[in-house]
Amino acid sequence: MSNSKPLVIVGMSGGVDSSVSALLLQQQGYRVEGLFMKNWDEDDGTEYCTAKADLADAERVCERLGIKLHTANFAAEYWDNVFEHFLAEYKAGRTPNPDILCNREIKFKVFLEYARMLGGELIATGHYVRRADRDGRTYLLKGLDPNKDQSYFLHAVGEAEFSRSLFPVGELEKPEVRRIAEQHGLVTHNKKDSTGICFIGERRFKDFLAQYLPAQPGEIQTPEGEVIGQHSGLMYHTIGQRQGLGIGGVKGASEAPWFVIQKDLVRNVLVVTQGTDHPLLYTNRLIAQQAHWINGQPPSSPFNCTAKNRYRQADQACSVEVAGDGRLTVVFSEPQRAITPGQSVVFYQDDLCLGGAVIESTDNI
RNA sequence: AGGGGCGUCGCCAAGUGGUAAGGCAGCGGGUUUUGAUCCCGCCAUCCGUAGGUUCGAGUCCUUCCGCCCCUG
Repeated sequence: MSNSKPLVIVGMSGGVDSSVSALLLQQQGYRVEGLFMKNWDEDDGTEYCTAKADLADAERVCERLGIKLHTANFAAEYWDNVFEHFLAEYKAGRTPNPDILCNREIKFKVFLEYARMLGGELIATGHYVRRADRDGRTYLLKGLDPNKDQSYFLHAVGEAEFSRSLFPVGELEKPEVRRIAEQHGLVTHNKKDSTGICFIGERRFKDFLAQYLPAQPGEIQTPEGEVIGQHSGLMYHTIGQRQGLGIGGVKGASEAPWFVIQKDLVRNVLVVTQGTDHPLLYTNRLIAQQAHWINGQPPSSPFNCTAKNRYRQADQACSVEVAGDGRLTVVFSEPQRAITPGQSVVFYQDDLCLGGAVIESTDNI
């Protein structure tokens, strides 16, 4: 009977990717149910419930597919395990990537547990990644669509979790996903891709941060110590950033825009330099911590592979050395622009995602 | 007090008689499941002020205001 087929709980966001994921799994013969998560309780009331609209879309898709839609609120877990860390990192002068944590702590932990409670053997999400099973092991591969690959965001999840997860759209290219949605009359087929922090959404980032952290104004200086402006808080800036500095024409200086190269927390000074490709924006070595290897162990150190130090960056050749304390030293073949502490460096061997670590510092050798 | 220089968009800055370049910043949009980067668009009927010369002035003349430098 149909009962012999495994039950998959699909994380339905109300977007086209998870919609098509549910459809594809259904076509593949799985028993499918959806779960809509609300993990952020609006506190400002300004954003008119995009969450409500997303839920409505998820409901319509599930109705169309004839599957059950559950709802859950993991806002408490999100706050404790993702958002507090996010704030602490900003307070410490770093630039965190909350979505990487969200995947590890919420989607592939709390959601996975909840799905099991619902009787689901497996979960599925609309991520553009592929799962490969070989010799009893489960591996994470990049999504087939090089333009949409989201393995960067999933590198901190473990093999055990992936072995219970399915990623149907990872085998497809985005245009195909939309085509399938349209063919099957799913209302989400032409819905714009969502951006911004997952579950929180697009915000005026500076205003958003200001709601949670106190700002300390200070000086903006050149590497030589010349004061050329004022900042309203170091947390509003990140390495390599151009926008928001408010630095106009400087007498005697060139016409090039200015970029952040350093946040000096001790002096509360933002250090900037002029020109997109200023040498001080580039470094070829980084130290990273909290290394996580999807399949348990890294290749024997040192090893060569490729890495991304930010989402959607092209693979960069590098060598990795694993220290006794778990720290990693990564040396890139080419200097990298604006490697940023708090962000993650993620390692690959071709399409295979090995894992990654949180960037702690950078320098040049 | 004399002598010289300068005052053009928030900032830097072209333009020295023919009817306001450009850059930066800012704003808006696009790309993007973080933050960034990147791409596109918008952004001075007006050139410190008041007069004058001229067919025509940001550009020439004069008044005043402001700023800078030098000399005493």
